[in-house]
Amino acid sequence: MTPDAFIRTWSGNPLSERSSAQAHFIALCGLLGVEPPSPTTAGRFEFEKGAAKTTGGDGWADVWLKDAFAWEYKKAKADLDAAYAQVQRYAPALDNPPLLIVSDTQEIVIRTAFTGAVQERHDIAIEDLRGADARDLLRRAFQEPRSFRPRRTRADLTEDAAATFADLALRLRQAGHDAPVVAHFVNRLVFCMFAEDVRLLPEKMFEKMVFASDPGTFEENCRTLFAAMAHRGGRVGFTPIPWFNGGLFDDDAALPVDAGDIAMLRKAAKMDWSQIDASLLGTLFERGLDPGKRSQLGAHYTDAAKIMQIVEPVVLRPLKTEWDAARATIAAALEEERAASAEAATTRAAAKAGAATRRANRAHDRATRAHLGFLERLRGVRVLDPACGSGNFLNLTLTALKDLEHRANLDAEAMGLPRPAPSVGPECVVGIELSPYAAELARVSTWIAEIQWMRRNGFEASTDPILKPLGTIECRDAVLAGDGTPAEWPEAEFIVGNPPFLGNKRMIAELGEDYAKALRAAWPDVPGGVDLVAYWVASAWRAVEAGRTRRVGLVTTNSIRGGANRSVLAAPAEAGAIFEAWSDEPWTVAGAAVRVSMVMLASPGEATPESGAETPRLDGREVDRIAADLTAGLDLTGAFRLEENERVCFQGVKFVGRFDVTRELAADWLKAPKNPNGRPNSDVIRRYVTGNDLTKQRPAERWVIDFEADRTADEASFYEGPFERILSEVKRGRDTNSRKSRRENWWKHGELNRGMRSALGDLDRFIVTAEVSKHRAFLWLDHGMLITGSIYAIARDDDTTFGILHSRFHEAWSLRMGTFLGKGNDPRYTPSTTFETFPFPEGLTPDIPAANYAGDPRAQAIADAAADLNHKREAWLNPPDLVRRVPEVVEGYPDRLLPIDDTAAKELKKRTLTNLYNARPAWLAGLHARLDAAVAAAYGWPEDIAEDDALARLLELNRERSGQ
DNA sequence: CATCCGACACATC
DNA sequence: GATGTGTCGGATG
Repeated sequence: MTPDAFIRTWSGNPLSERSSAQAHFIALCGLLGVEPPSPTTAGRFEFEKGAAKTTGGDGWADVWLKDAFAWEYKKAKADLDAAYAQVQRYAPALDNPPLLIVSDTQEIVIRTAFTGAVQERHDIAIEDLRGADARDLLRRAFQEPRSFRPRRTRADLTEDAAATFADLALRLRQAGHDAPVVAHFVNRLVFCMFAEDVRLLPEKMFEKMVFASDPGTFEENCRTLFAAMAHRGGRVGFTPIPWFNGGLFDDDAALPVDAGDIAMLRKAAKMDWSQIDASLLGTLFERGLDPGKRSQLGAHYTDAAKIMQIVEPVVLRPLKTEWDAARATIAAALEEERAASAEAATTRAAAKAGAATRRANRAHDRATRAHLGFLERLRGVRVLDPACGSGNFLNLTLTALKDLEHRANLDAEAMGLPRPAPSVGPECVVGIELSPYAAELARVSTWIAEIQWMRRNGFEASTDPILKPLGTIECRDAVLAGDGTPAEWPEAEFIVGNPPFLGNKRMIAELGEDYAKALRAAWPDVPGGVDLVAYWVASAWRAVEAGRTRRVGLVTTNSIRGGANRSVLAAPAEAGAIFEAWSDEPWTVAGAAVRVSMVMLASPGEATPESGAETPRLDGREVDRIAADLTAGLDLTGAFRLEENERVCFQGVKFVGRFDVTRELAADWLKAPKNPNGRPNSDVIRRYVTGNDLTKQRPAERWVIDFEADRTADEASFYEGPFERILSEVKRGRDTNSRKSRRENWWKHGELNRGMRSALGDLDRFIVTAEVSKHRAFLWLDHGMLITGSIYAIARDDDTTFGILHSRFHEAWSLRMGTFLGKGNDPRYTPSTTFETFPFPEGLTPDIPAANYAGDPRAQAIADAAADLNHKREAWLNPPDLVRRVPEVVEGYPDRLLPIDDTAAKELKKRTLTNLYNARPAWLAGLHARLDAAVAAAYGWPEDIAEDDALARLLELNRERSGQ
């Protein structure tokens, strides 16, 4: 068929009956050269999709092509909007096709419906089909529907909109208005823009007002509009204005603006606010509006995927299970109704027929009750986000609940029950938020999410009033009440959210000492050393234990798995209540250097004999049980510190002030004449190393002034150069230090490390490892070398201990027992949990002098392998042909290792321990394999023992030795 | 007094 | 600006 023929046939020939719609579609397929639906395409490409739904009337769509479009015909152009609403409503039953198409044959309107993308509309008039462009466009709808995906995402749109308004807010504040007033005003403007773009405000009223205003009239015009919105029956001129409420328009306050502000508003008013992403908008605005948060642009909103990773298992999964049960009840009841009706129709005896009819009616009632009962239950659901911010979790939860209700209604309709209007609304989501800006944004964005959902699914948003007050989003502290007790949370079946992370050591600085103290006092069961987020976990668990809450899902820092933080997960883990967890997820928001865990708790009473307990899932895999450190399988959280390992591993010194000096200055002091007390400066000048020097970079030559623990200020003052330096560089800072001993002992290092200094004593060498390091490596340092707090020293000089520590067994143990830091999630060595709990092989423990086991062949084998490893590794780090040894300017200090020339320097720069272990060349692997074998033999294990097996045996040894 | 941690901090590409 | 990888000192027990 030619385009001309097609147009001749159909032009001015609107549909007379349903069958001619199919004729039109088949003819169109012919024009486009695509196959029309046929019996062979059933299940993929069909006419009258969903016609089986038994309420009569239309099917879900007149034509449906899976994963491409839903297509609805209407006889008259005027009905096309109704047709669109219909395909929107049934989209979930049609697998959410990306294109929604409506037509009256004279016109074809294609609307895109891609998740997360802005919506686009393509109108094709019948005459357009003469042109190849229109035909290509339509053909693409069949063949490449994905190509319609708009480039611009709703996130892009929202960021633009939010950026414009953040600028406006900043300008208004710079003009001298208070931040809360600005926030309230700007929120109103935002809602006006949204409202007019979804036609809740008539006739582009706000945009017209902005374009008609100048700095002299804008404020007054705003007041007029706001006042009209605040009451039922309000008007602007002759135009009636719908009633907005919700606290946002409770008065007519507006702010004066200047010409620049108006230019900005005009730009913003032209954007399509109907499609902004409500959950993002809140966060982006919060940054712009809250003066305290402007500095942390790039802050932490939880992305939608992460939120659903929590909302799905915590809220939706149990509710879907309930709906499945209700649906089964409905299906059975309706089956019974059909059987009884059939019986009534075929039974002659009036009494019997009457009984059958009554049975049919009762069965129908049962089905209806199951359906409506579920809906009522859904309306009664309360989901609490006790740190809701601007409402990301609440928005997405509300949308998901509405999706579930809609899905249930479509299911019920397909089974033959009437489909009620959606009734789940914003009152189902409950929030607590400390920041007034954020709380108001949460309320506004929740309403926007509600209205958008209704529109997207083909329903009218409720009006009169358009907004209802959302007292369910409270502005207050969620963990500490005014009377110094833990804050109470509203009753909620489900709790979700992303509470604030604030490290324990930063709480006083950020929240004030009084608050931090009061918070800790309010939670006596929570140890003082926890992150702020831990109080939300503790509070949520209290709600579960009290039977007030069924399920909880929270985002926390991944530090929740270790240290003091872990204690808040101990009780839930003990009760077997952690039903799902993601132990260590990257954080997708740029700029936030953190990794997170997601922890989901279920009331232990939730498992019923019928439903059984849900199999726990850790990191997406089914496991038997999840421990407090968010691991499954072997639970190492119960390992104890071993007495035999105590007083061996020490953290290095912390200077607290500029005690370090350049090599040049140190050399000058060392070469200087003896001091008035007859002593050389070498008494108080030392070399030191930091973690970087061990692993990441070539060791720098670092020098530090060290008056040690026992020199008085008077005694120290005789070391003239160094003492003057401390006076000028350190004292001032120390005078204001919060700790008395640091103020008073300003010439001494912040920590005196008496324990370490005495343990190292006169050992010729000692073992060190970097606190945080990608690879758990151990090295030797010479006597006299000072280490900083980013290094741990092990006060042993024997190769056997070195070898045991450097074996894969101690490495595996330290990875499980230690904690992690940062985006790269590098492991951190924590002596009390990684070293002191580690059971050395019998007879080779750190409380035994090495000399005592020198004759033990097990010790000897380890020592040989360890010495060999160290020797060859040193030779790689400092090849003799690239490095020359130069004596220090005075005696008593280690030789300097200098590159022989520039080429050597360049090569040496690459020779760092981290680079070596990143590459892990064969020779190194071989040396480690030999060492591992010797250590395995010392434990009496097979050489190729699996890591899990070895860890289990280490745990067993730990239990024996600690007497547990 | 000693250990632990950082909605990190900073050097480097 | 993304990437890689470990500082430093306050705060708690």
